[in-house]
Amino acid sequence: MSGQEDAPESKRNKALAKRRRKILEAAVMCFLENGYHQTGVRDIATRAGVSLGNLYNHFPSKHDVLVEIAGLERDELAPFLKILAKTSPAPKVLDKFVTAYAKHLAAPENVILSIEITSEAIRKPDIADLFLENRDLLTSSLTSVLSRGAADGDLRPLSDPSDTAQLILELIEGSAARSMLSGVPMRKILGGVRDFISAAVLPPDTAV
Amino acid sequence: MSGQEDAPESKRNKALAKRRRKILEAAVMCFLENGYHQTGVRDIATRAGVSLGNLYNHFPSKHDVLVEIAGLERDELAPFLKILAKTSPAPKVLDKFVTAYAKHLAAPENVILSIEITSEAIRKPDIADLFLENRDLLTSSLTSVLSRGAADGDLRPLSDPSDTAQLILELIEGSAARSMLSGVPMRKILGGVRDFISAAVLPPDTAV
DNA sequence: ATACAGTGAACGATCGTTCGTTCAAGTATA
DNA sequence: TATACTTGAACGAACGATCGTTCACTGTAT
Repeated sequence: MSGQEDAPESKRNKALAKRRRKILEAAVMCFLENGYHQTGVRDIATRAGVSLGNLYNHFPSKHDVLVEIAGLERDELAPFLKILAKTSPAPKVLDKFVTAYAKHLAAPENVILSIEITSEAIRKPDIADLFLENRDLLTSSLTSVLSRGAADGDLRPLSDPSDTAQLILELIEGSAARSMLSGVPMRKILGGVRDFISAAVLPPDTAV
Repeated sequence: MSGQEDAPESKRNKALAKRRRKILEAAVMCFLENGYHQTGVRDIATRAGVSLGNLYNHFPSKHDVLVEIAGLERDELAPFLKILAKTSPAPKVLDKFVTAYAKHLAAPENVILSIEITSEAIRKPDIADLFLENRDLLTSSLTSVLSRGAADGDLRPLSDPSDTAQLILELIEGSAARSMLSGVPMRKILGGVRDFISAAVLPPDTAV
């Protein structure tokens, strides 16, 4: 799906791919600094060291630049999927994941880009699809962990592990957003998040 | 703070206030439909049945229109603060609040406006302040309920009730956003949210 | 008569996109 | 290997539309 055709390893196409990446990087920087709608195509082109017209040789429209960026977000999730794939006891995996994902979102740029994409997704179905698709990668992996934990008796029996997975993600992401807006560092919030999640999913008789 | 000076009850000022309200209403509609940055000042003026120039007699800039709207959000919270002020057992109050707040956010317009304001708050400190100020109304009330519940033994002892309050709000708001983006109605999500929160804050020995 | 709500043309800037052109790399022909 | 031909990346001026804001003006209630 993301594998773009064949890639003839010519000197030309190599440079071409490099340009493309440069443009995308520049776009991300611009969107982070000024927001998607406040960023002009010229801003992106200038920052990428590329002419305005050339940018349109690489991307059919500004919208498509954002679509590509939203799609790229998928790659960022790999480390977390890896954690969730571990076979250690579910509570341990869960806690490792929560910590790692929260630390990832402690970087403002990751939160800002998320908000920027989310707010564009409201009115652009193709962006919403990508957003939900990426999110599904996390939820389905997390759901597996929760189900396994419940089966092993390591976690509270959950009426709908998939719903619970969603809620856990929302907790982390919401906390990250609040951390950024309020200026309270994620490090100060993380403990509370972990406790809250533990309390919610660990079996009732677990020592606190 | 929001109480604007004195209000001489003349026929003129009456009509004036009405115009202002009309403009704000129109702005809200526009922001909901097209987003803040995709909305032109002309769109607002036209929709409000007001001339472009006149809009600037009422508001010094487009930005200030959003500021006023963000401030107005405060009033929407009154019903929920009222619920949280009740003296019934904390778990009962909490559940009533969660349900009511979730139902409120089941209406897409409430979620969209929230996202729109949040994403503008990233780069506009005065909007961020208003946002956090409004949110503090909810968190502090909710914190009281949680503290009381913990003191009465109705709720699990919480190391930081204020943090927990934040997390509960984030759960509800995050769920609402997901509901809107994914198309899954809030009604299908609410049960899971209530269960999750209950598990997280009720004493460990409580029957499920 | 005075103050000011109300008006819409006009301003300069910027928007996303298109255009004709240039020129270097890739391919075919010799 | 040297040559002509083809392709499309790269460029920046230009397009029409729209942006937020200002301003000189009109109408009207006090």
